[in-house]
Amino acid sequence: MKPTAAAATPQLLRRVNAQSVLGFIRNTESATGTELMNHTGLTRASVIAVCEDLIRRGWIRELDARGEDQPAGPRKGRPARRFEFNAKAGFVLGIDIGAATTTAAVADLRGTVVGRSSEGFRAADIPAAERIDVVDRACRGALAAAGTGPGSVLAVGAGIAAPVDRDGKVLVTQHFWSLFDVGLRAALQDLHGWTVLLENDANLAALGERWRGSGAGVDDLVVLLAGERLGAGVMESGRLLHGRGGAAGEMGYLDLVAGVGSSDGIASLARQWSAAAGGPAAGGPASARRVFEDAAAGDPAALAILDRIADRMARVIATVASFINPEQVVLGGAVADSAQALLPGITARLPRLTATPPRVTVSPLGDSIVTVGAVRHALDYVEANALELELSLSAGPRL
Amino acid sequence: MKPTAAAATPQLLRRVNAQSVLGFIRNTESATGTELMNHTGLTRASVIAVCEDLIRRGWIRELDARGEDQPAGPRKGRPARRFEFNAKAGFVLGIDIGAATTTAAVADLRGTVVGRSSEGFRAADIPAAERIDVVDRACRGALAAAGTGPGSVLAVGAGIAAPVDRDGKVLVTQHFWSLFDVGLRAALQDLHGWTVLLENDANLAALGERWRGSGAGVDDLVVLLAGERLGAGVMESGRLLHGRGGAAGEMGYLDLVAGVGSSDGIASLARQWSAAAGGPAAGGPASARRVFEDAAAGDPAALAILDRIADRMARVIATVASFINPEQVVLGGAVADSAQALLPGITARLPRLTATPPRVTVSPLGDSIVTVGAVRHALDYVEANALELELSLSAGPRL
DNA sequence: GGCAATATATTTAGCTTGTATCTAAATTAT
DNA sequence: ATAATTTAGATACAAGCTAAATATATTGCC
Repeated sequence: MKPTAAAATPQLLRRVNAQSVLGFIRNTESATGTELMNHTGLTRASVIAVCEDLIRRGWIRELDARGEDQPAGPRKGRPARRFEFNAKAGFVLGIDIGAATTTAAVADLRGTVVGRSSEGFRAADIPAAERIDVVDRACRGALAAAGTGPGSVLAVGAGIAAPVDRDGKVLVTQHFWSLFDVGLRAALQDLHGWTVLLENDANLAALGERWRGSGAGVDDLVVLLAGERLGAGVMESGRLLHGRGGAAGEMGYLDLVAGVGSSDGIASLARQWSAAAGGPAAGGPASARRVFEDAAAGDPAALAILDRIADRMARVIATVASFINPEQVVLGGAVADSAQALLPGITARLPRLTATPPRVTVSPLGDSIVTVGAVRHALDYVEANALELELSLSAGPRL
Repeated sequence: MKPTAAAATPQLLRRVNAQSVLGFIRNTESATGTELMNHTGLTRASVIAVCEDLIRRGWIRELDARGEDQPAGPRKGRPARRFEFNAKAGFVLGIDIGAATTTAAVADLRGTVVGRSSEGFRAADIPAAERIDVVDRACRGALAAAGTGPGSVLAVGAGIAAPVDRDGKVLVTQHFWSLFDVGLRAALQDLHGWTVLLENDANLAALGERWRGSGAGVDDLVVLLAGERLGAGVMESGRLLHGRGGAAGEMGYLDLVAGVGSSDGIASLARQWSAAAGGPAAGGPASARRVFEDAAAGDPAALAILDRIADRMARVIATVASFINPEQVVLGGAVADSAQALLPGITARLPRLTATPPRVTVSPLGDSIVTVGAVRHALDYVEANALELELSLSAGPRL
């Protein structure tokens, strides 16, 4: 009979307190023992013990006494030991795997992106092995640009345009993705020993937007990712919603429900919009910005198109507002550039459609929205498991 | 500068382990020290220490050695001390506050309902003080029926038909509820010293359904509560969704979005259905079961009505399936009796409307669905805060 | 330059809680 | 009766925290 719960031993205290110290020091430039005492509620003795533990494990470093740029602090008294988070103790990879291209970003443990690389797929229906190879090439390129190597990667976040459940398993549906993506996870694990965290791209967009986009600090946030398709990433109370099979926010069928006919529904809206904005789906850049330029110039036909799109978007947002009641909805993805023109039309319609209209904004992250979120996802994993992860210590970045 | 986090002290270990022991013993008839060791992973010494702690605090009791009905266990060896959860160490109240009536249920700490009482409101627009008085009378009645008194109440869960946010605050909207409900919380707190946990009634229905209804063990669950109005309680990953202002699942406006016209929309659907089923809203029992009886008899007009209702419900469920992807949707509330007739029509339509059709069931809890959920809500609070709560120890139930 | 004031570092003692291990007790089976 | 078995209880010890006393390094003033 195996225990259902692990016993709490004194070591747990150290883990909890170390996480507390590490969590604080990660978000500050550097900290003295006294500062850590004040913020964690621990006594000095415990703080020092924890710090020495963290130094031994490589997560923080002690600065030379009285270095150069010490912040003000008290001028009198024995000088304090200063500790700083070792942001270069390892790196994370954030990957955006699209239909046509894939982008990998390398970030240090504070989330600063230090390398980036993109690769295109030869065709849409290439075999799984080739697709994995292209993704791997993008990863290696990004690592090289960062001046480090595969050995320094502590976790990998990867976004795909398919439902992914809480355990990182891809929902098997009509998407051809399903077949090759489970392969990706295992492949990168086998190739480099990486821990790969698969997620839905819209979900990662939500993480990214809350971290470094226009949803900073918003706990109840929905990101509508409109690009190759329309998907929603939903955060409630600061947590991502997955649902049973990870299909929360999958609105492919929604036009049958919310629209008056499928030709005017949500799925086609994404295509229309993408085409109008010059996205990769259809239409091409020919019909591209002209709609928006014409609309800006006052052309009635172009304005009518924008109006219809705004109406559809407002209905989608109102529906999500009814079920989720988010504080804010962010429009992101390939069409974010053109979304600004839609905002007035959308916000004007919302009060008539829902009792709880959310704030609507446009993502400032551009087409890096998914990679930023993927980096955040990987960092979340690293931060949650910091004390279980082994840092291969070395001077400087490893190759 | 106040600490942002509390330091983890050795006492935390005891709290964690005591919760572990208490959590196990609560869900079993009685347990020996050895059984507790096996399930918690603690050593015997720790288990005994924890148990004696819990006995001192009143949460568990030691049974007389070798009582009557000891379960099998090992036949040889020194007889084991047996501990049991003290289910009568206190009680919780679960209240359903409707528009016309209010019902209070008293349950022991295992959730067994031991008292119940209902009171009707004189009119819909009575002043707040009177409404509070009626609720209080229902509570006293239920406590009397349970053979106990206000002093034994450890927590109160109360469900109302208005948005309630995560902190138990009522969203101020058009509902007249808002005014009086904040009053209710403070009033019961002042009158009896009770901790009152306000929640949306549909949310409580979801808690109840997952606990003792048809959603047992389902982590991603939506309950559609159709009675005086139509509301949804949404659970994702075992947690209730509130959204920014607690308005998650509020579908009052949804007909503007999902319907082709408001007269055929969701809000009117609730009225139609309620009327057809003989609910309190309109129509009365005259037009009541006849629709369902006629439909069962094959009457085309009645069948058409059912069909239209099923179509609407299927669209609502499909929409929620797109955004939340629940494993199961439960139909509950006053119309649950008649919902069985709609199931085939709903489930038949779902696959065309969503890629992730949930299982659809009808609640077996009848009109106690909200009180059951309210009891569960109160128990959740008590269980989470058990070691912080003071039990006024006494022999037998207190008055 | 010496000295007080100040802030931090370090040490020591003690408390809580846990594990591990050994011995005692109570019951059943032989 | 005796052996086997199972649990209870006691002892020793380790991890981690607090609290209090002591030591150290720096600033500022005389």
